[in-house]
Amino acid sequence: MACSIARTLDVIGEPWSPLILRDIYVGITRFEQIQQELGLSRKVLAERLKGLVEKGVLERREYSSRPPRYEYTLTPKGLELCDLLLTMVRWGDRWTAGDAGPPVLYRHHACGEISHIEPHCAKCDRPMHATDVDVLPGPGAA
Amino acid sequence: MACSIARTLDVIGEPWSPLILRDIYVGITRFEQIQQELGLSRKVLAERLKGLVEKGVLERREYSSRPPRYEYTLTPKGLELCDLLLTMVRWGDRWTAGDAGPPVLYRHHACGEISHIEPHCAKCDRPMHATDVDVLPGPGAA
DNA sequence: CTAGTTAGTTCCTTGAGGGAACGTACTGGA
DNA sequence: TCCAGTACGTTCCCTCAAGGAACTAACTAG
Repeated sequence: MACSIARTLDVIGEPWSPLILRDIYVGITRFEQIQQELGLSRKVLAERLKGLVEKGVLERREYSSRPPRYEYTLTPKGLELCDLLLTMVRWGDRWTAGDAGPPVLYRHHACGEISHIEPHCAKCDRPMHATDVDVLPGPGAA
Repeated sequence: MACSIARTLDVIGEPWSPLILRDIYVGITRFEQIQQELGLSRKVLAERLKGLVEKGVLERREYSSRPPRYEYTLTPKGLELCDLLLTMVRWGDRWTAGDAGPPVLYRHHACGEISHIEPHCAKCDRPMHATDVDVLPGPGAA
């Protein structure tokens, strides 16, 4: 489909994939750890990890040769997907967190403050929300 | 799960949901139109629309009383989800568009330029990527 | 009163996910 | 030497959800 949303969903649209990415982002990088933390079936986890490696967002790295043991790390392509995860966090915090407040906080290195993501325009640096744009056909249209 | 990513996925994590939202965002608001544009089964579309209305991101609005006809529109909660869609677009354009270029362009009202979303810090306004933050437990942690 | 439009619902089949057990390749201790 | 433990999967069976096609409902226009 000539739609960048659909193409992005081809990579992380399958069930569990975003949560697997989140785990690896926060340092839970091994098969057993991820399986226990998320509680998904080993079969599906194996399928997802394989798929995410094939799609270039994860790397399978041997951290012990005897016995052979592997961990999964984010590629640059995968790290940029984590920006998407932070955007999901922002929406979830705003609309689903309830009185208890957000379960996880994020401190921005540059200013040291607990903060969250706001979408800005790459050209003029001002806020840019879905209501602030016109949608036009591009060169890669069908 | 005490995770805003999981909670966001409860809302738009099911197959087709983000694409349905996209269609409604760009003005494809009726059952028949969406079904034809996406090519999903009528059954699943009916289920998704009902679910998205229950979760408060869509509104079912009667636009003709005899015969009774309905269209779907975004609530404020749903409109903010479209920021997430634009973030998905950004990643898809960058990593999956190929030589043809992006299939859709977005013009920012404020500056009139074709642009895209960059995540910035809500506190200091500087760029804020997944690599630029520390992850800490928050008040709503398990 | 017949055909067409819009918004679904129903029924059947197929495919994907869950759970539990098994396989493999080692290490370390009794 | 042999047995338990650890890490990373694979295999098998069963259930549930998605797809496709046909059907229903409630009208309108000719």
